[in-house]
Amino acid sequence: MTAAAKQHTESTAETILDAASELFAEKGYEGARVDELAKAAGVNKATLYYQIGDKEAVYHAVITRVLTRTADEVCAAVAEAQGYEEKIRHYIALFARHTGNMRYAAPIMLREVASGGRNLPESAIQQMGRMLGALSETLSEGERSGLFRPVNEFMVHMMIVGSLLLYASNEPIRRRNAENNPEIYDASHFLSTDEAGETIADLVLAAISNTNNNPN
Amino acid sequence: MTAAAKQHTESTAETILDAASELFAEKGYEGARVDELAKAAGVNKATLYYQIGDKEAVYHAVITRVLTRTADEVCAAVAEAQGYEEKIRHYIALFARHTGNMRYAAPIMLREVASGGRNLPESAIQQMGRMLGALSETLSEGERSGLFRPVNEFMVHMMIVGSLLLYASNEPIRRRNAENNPEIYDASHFLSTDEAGETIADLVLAAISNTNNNPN
DNA sequence: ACGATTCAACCAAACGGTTAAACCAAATGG
DNA sequence: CCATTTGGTTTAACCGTTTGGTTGAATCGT
Repeated sequence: MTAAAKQHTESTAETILDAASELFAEKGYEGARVDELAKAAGVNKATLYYQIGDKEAVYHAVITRVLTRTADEVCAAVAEAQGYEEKIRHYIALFARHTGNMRYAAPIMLREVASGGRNLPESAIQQMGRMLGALSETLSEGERSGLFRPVNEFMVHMMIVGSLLLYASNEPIRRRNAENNPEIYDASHFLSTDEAGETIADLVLAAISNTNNNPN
Repeated sequence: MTAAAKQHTESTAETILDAASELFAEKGYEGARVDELAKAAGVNKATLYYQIGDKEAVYHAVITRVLTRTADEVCAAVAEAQGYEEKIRHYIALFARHTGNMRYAAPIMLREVASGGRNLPESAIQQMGRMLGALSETLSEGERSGLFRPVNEFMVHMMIVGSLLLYASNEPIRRRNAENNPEIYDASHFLSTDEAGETIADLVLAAISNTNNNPN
């Protein structure tokens, strides 16, 4: 679907946000030029200002949208799942799929964290809180049921989110490394989005499971 | 120690790199201005060009230095430690301490990953490879000895590095969240650098340990 | 025809980079 | 013992380009 064709099914504003998401992911806020944003969206610069606003407004819209979408999908998946282990698996699987398939999501989040959340509107922080809350609740209830052992829930969150964001954003570096050093090329470095999610889920569940399966 | 006082014990070039590390961590490559770099180092802009080179050269020097230092310390700690579990603990502890205490390290690494390693010189990638190699070796040998179970070693690396980089860079957002929502303030979100390392080490070891402690 | 939208051209400010002159401690030499 | 030179280093002022943002006219859909 070309940018021009998109305009027939998508509002101009959304076309702009789609293009902006990719550009901000690739170059960051300061690295992306407003002229580039307009060109990537197939739109005149003044149109961008008319439709959305200045560069910062575009960025805020992009980051709020990506965080809301991610939190929505992850929280919905957790709510649907039956059983605490299944909820954890779904949490991880959806986060992995979302950050892995929408390729701009992970770099944008990583950059935002790196900058101390300087451009994060409060609404975006609340979305992150929603995800953390869903995980914490599952961990707490699973612990109460004897399935999980007591753990620092925030740190478990860091493990899940950190590993998946890093893995998703990592890909160009892994590729480059494999090309430059084909002799140490390792297929285990190139899992698909879903495989990566499953692998992390296995590790996380092993980390939090109560090894004493018959609590007295 | 003021920037002026530093110049008596440190070369001008190193003073510049110290200031540049913090500024690049805070604002990223494109976000940091050459005028700011010079001002932060307490040095004239032309001095910066004379001592190191253009903006890109400063950045390359910064990133190579931080990655080399990190890899050196982490690999040395692993080499010194006795036993596979101890090696894993040291690996994580040193990485946590390094990224947590040198506060610019984590944001710089995260940003570089987010940008696909576009500015990573080959030498910097090799430093990352050194760390991954040290971990992989420990995991493989620990598995052969029956202490660890078979795991995707690269993904374990992602978990360790991802969680600690995220946690270290996260701090401003956590702070802000705690201030805006004091009612849900949670002390478990504010572990010290060393505590964070220990917590992650416990989780990782639980994840990779062979639960069948008496292999037949 | 009319408001909504898009456009090319434009602008001031900010930016990365350069330059010629000034500075300063250590060597030189009378 | 002091004046002068020398080489590395620092400086303020400057330059051409790029940047985010604006504007009035043209175009489009209805």
